[in-house]
Amino acid sequence: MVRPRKEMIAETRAKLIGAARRAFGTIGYADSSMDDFTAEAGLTRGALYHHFGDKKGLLQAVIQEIDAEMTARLNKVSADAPTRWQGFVAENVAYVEMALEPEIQRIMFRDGPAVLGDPSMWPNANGCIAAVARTISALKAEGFIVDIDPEAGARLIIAASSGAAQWIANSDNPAETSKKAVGGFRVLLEGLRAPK
Amino acid sequence: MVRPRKEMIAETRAKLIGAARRAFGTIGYADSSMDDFTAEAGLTRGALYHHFGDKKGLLQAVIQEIDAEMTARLNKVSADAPTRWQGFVAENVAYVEMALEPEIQRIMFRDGPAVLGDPSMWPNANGCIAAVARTISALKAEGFIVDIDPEAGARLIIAASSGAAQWIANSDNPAETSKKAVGGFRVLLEGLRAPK
DNA sequence: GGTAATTGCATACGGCGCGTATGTCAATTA
DNA sequence: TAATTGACATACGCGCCGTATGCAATTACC
Repeated sequence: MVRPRKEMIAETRAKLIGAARRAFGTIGYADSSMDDFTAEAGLTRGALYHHFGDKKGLLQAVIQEIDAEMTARLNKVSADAPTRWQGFVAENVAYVEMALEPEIQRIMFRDGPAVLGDPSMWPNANGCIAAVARTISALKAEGFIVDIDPEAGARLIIAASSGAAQWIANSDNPAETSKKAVGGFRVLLEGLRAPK
Repeated sequence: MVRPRKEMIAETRAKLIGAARRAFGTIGYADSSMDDFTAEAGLTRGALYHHFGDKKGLLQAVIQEIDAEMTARLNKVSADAPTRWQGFVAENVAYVEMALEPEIQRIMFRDGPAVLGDPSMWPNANGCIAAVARTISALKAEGFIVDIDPEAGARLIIAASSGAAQWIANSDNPAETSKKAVGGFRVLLEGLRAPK
């Protein structure tokens, strides 16, 4: 048997990532004790340092996992829509909704950038931007929207989306704020439609 | 004499804020040792805890100071422009430029949100959003732009601005990226102009 | 198939940074 | 001038992190 060995290792990595993800997503990166959440996974810091180098490395692994999930969700939303424009709008709304989930908000929008720097520079963790950029590119080719650089458009819109999400999430009246934010967001997107 | 006493205290506070601002803006909040930068100011951690409660409190004070400076700059830019629309665009460009300054970027956009939470919730540190919202409100009243909630618009635009700035700042080809980002940003803003 | 090298992970150790409790001296107040 | 307040320093303990080391199980090699 050569498998069990590899499997045990993969399982160890998965357990560490899982435990860290839970800790980072709830109490936050800075307040998560490596001793605590490794113990929770039935391991010690030794395993962590062996596999991920340091706490940051583990955060990177967690982020990569979450980003992959987010990208898959965005692609599905976009693909399921009847028209491309509707897919575009739905994709952005979905992004805002994801940014409202506490785990994503905390790890991807607060602690991640603070610890690892700008998300633009994260390796293998920009699936979301790429997904939106692709949609914009297609829309532009089909003449549905005005002339705009796809990556620039994607980044600006995603930044606005996450800003909206942050605003909603921290509001003391989420329902009211959500209406304002989404309304404003739609106006912003409408402004990108090509004049008939 | 009752003054010297008060002056000494104010000077102590200013020295602490200044030293912390330098440290936070360069090596970052997490890596700034309280012992180090208080010593640099000729003081100890005792003074820091006395005046600001803890490290977070000092960060708040630093942020408040920076935000006031930023707000003043934005108001001036907006007021100096020949027309309101030009003032609006200039204001946003100025915001992007400010977000490119390393100290502002680090403290206001990275460490600040990570340590204190969403900027929306910061007390007395949202002058920038208010400034942009005021401009939008005036533009709307004069019929220059489409119907959009001023605060929502301000937040979305500011989020997009800072996203653009982050993108530029971390690019390995800032000149090229800047052209793309500003170009895209102008397209976004043009979309908000009221149809003739 | 037995020995050597590698690998996965735990344990042990040292240091740094933080928060609190306590001390001290000058300035205010009466 | 005596009492009190307030500004700031000093002292102490603890938790967390990174590294060095140890050990057992697996793999590689002849």
